[in-house]
Amino acid sequence: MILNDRKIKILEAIINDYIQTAEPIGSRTIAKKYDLGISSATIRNEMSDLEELGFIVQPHTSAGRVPSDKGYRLYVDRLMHFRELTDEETEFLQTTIRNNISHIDYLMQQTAKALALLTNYTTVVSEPKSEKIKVKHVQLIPLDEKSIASVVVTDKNVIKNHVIALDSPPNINELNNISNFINKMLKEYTIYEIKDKIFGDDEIQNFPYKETLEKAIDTAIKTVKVKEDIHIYTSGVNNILDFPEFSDVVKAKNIFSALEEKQLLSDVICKNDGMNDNSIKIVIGNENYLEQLKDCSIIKTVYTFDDDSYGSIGIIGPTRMNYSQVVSILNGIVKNINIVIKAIKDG
Amino acid sequence: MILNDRKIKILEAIINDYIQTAEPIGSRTIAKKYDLGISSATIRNEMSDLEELGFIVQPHTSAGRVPSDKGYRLYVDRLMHFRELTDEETEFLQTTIRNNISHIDYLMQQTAKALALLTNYTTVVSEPKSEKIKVKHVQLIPLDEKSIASVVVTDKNVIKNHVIALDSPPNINELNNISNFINKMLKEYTIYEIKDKIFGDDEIQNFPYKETLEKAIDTAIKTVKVKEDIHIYTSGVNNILDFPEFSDVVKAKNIFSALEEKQLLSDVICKNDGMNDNSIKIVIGNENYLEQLKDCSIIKTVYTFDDDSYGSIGIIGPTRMNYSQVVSILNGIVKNINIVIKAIKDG
DNA sequence: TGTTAGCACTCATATATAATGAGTGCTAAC
DNA sequence: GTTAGCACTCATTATATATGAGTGCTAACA
Repeated sequence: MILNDRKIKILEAIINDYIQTAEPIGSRTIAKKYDLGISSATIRNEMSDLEELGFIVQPHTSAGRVPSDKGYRLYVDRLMHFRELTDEETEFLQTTIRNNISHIDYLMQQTAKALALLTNYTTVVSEPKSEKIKVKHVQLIPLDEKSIASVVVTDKNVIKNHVIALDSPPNINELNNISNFINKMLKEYTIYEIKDKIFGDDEIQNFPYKETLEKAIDTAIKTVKVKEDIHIYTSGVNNILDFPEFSDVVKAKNIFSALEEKQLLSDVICKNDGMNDNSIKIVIGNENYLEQLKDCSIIKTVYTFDDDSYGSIGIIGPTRMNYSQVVSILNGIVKNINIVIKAIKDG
Repeated sequence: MILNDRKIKILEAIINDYIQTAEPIGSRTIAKKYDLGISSATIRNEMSDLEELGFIVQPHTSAGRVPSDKGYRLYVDRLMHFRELTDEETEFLQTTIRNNISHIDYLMQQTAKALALLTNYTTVVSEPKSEKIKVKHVQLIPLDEKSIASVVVTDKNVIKNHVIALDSPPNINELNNISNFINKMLKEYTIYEIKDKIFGDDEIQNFPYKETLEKAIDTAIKTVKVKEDIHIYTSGVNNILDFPEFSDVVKAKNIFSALEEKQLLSDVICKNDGMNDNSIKIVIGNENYLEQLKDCSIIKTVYTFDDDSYGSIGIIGPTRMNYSQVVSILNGIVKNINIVIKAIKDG
């Protein structure tokens, strides 16, 4: 059986309708609402074929049809079309990015918030990471008799604090000296090289503040080691409750529990299912490897924050989510991050 | 009509039963389950009185009785008794506190998590604040051509980062000098005094890096100014969905939306409704000033983290929550925070 | 006078039955 | 190949009836 043009038009109508109404659609509804120039009986025959082909399913005998995961797959791969963002949307995104670009934590949080607001779905944003990320600056700060703080700045201007417990910490001047020492070496070597140089097998030197120095370097390494630390921001989680498909608390709780696990969530969003740079990947329903998300779809993309650092953005909704809308917006945010960053670089 | 001992016993039985079952309780059930030595008919008469007094209500004519907010109020004020924590619970709490005591952010987060785990209710913890909180250390760190970072440490060892935008930031040595300058003054003066001294009306001096200095001081002030920055941690929010009273998504969403608003939540938890130090305050159902929480009760307390800094812990559940259990655990955590801190002080 | 057995009454919930109608599949005619 | 027509299906809704948990009241009892 061939999937001719008319069948595709009908499938498209069913999907578009279902995305809006969340109700099974019958042949008569399509005949009336969409001007396809054929009668309901003909549509019925075509729908019967579409069902046989697996693109739509019938919840029960006397009900209309609902798109299957396979149907959505066809739709997102071949049928949906995107739109440019409106001026308001672009303005909104650019302002969000520009206002927060210097502080990565806020940027992630605000971006997640902005996307949740624009799409009305749940948004997950992961912090930009890079294999090549470097430590730019380490500063040790006195805290009390048993601990000091280490502030680590990366070349992406990510700032992280760590508390280091020490039996008898160096005083402030000594801490400054150690910091300076590390920072000077950082001009020439990577943090890994520094550790090797100082604590390598060859030559175990006898530094005055060996313990402090080593722990300081370790905190720095911890900061730049990808996957060491999960930083992920969610927004609009409660939007889930707005969809009738999740009006059953048990189903909602299922999804919430997945969204609560930062590690799982990070895997889900960041897992590069063959994403090229800035391309958009869509995972539909049962394609999700997480059982709890099998009634959800995820639309995700990688954004490049810097030449060699990238993070992920994922938008999660019911399988009947508005794919074209979300893809358009995701494209918009990725593009605008680039625009803002370029503008800053160019002064 | 007098609230005699027997009436109170019956009320107590009703409340205890309802906390467990969430089902209206009838006179026969009480007669069978609780050995009060009186028949269901007598209980019926007493229950009729209790209803007239407003301590219990009937959802409909042929249903059993359910405690009213007034009933719970009597219960928590006069009837419930507490227990000591088990050794396991104490161990669990102490370990949580001890492992995180040096890093305030983690401590809050882990405390919230531990309490949610122990109680199965939603837990909210606010960061310890103090009117007398002082800036102990300020460190400026270079970021890029347009910004520097300011790391502020308070005398409670709270560490906060801020990004400062500057047209042409000083170099690293100059930043160190400015930092040292501030830190030296901090030994003698408060951050407010420093600001006054340098930027007061009397004498507008001409510092080489006036803008940087002023902005650095402002970030420090922002860090210690109570209410400037809301830091509040929640855990176990999804536990809400486990209670049959919130199995209606609309009700659940209502509560979630309140829990989402950090500002509101902070007000709810920190609002000192006549709390003395370390005493426990219970807000029942309609006593909540937030409309969205009128089906919930909040049990909250103030914990002293240091002599003059204190934060709040709140536990939120349905009005039929297990008050005595939660109060016992809250007492336990407050006590154990004190124990751990004392142990550290005493070396 | 307080307690209790007994009984009529209430009303949410459960069960059974029928009515409705949205939607289908099939057939026969165009 | 298309479509009007029709019998059939079945979730949903409406209606009626039964069930039973629980009450309030009364009258008898200790």
